[in-house]
Amino acid sequence: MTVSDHMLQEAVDKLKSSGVRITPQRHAVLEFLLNAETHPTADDIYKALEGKFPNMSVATVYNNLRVFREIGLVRELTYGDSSSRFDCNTSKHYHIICESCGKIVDFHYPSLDEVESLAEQITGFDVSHHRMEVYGVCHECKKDKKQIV
Amino acid sequence: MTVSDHMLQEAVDKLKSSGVRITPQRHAVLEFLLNAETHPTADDIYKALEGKFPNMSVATVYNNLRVFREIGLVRELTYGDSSSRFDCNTSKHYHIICESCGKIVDFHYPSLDEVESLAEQITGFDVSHHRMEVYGVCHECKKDKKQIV
DNA sequence: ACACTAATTATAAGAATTACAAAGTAATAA
DNA sequence: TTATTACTTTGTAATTCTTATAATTAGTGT
Repeated sequence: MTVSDHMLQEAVDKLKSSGVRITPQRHAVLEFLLNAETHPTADDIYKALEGKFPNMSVATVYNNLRVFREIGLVRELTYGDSSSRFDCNTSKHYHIICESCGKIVDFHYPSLDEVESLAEQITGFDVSHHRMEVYGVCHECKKDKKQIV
Repeated sequence: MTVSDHMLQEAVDKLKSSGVRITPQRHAVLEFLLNAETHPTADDIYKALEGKFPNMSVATVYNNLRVFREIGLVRELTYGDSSSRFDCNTSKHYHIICESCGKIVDFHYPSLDEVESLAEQITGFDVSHHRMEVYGVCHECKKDKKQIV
C-alpha cells in the first residue's frame, strides 16, 4: 500500500500529462496492477474488480490495459498459455516460470546490457529493450512429484 | 536444400524412433519448417502447403506441430502478436524482433548459463531452460521512418 | 495383402481479444 | 451555469487462433 501510493500517484500524473482521463474504473485497474504481487491476466483483473464495479465490462479492462501499454506504464507478457499477462513493475527484473503449475516468480539479475549492445552491432537494429524468462519446476511441484512417485 | 536434406533425414528418423508415422502431410510440414528462413505461424505453413495438398486441414498442421513440439523437434514461440510461431532451429540462438514490422531475426550469443544457475539458487526451482528476446527497430523500418519525417 | 492403429479431414466448439454503436461522463468554453 | 465536445464505458457481436470430435482414410508390421 505505502510503496504503491507513491507509484500510483506517479502513474496517475503520467496519465494526466498524456491527456488521459482518470475514471474510477481506470483508476481501479491501475491500482490493482500496481498492488498485484502476481502478473494478472485481463480476466484476473476483471474478476478482481467485479465487486467494486458490478457493471464494468471486460472491454473496459482491455481498453485501459491498451492505454497503459501505449503510454509505457505496463508491459504485456505472452507466455505459452493462451492469455496475455500484464506487469506494472517497470523496474528491471526477470521472471522464472514453473512448467508444472504456471506460477511466475520475479528474480533480480544485473540487466543484460551487453547482450543488447552486441545484438545491435550484429543485426543493425536500434535496440529498445529485451525480455528473458527462465523455465523450470518450482519447489512445491517438486514435492508433489515425489509424493506421486 | 542440401543442408536441410541431412537434417530432414535426422528428423524423420527421430519421428520413426518415437513411433510416429511419416505421412505425406507430416513430411511436408517438417520439410517446410526445416527450410524456412523465417519463423512461420501455423497459418503460414497451411497456406504454403495449400498447393501441394489442396485438401489438407488446418487441424493437420496444428496436430503435427504439436507432435513435433512434444518430441522436441520444434520450439513454439509466443510473441506479442496473436499467433504462435514455430522454429525448427534447435541450435541455441536468440531472436531480435522489430517493433515496427514484426520481423524476427536470429542472432547468436553465448548461452546465458550463469543466469540459469543463479535463478536456480535464488528461487529454488529446478531450471530446465530459458528464453530471451531483444526488441528494437530494424534497419529498413529506420529508413522508412526517416522518409516520413 | 490384412489387420491394427494412427492420422487426416471437416466441422463445430471454445477461448481470448477486438470492433462497434449507443449511452454516459468529464473537461472546456461561452 | 449551460452547452459543447471529445473521451469512456458498456453490452454485444464479431473475429481470430486453437482445440475437440467423429467419421473416413491411410501407414506399418506381419
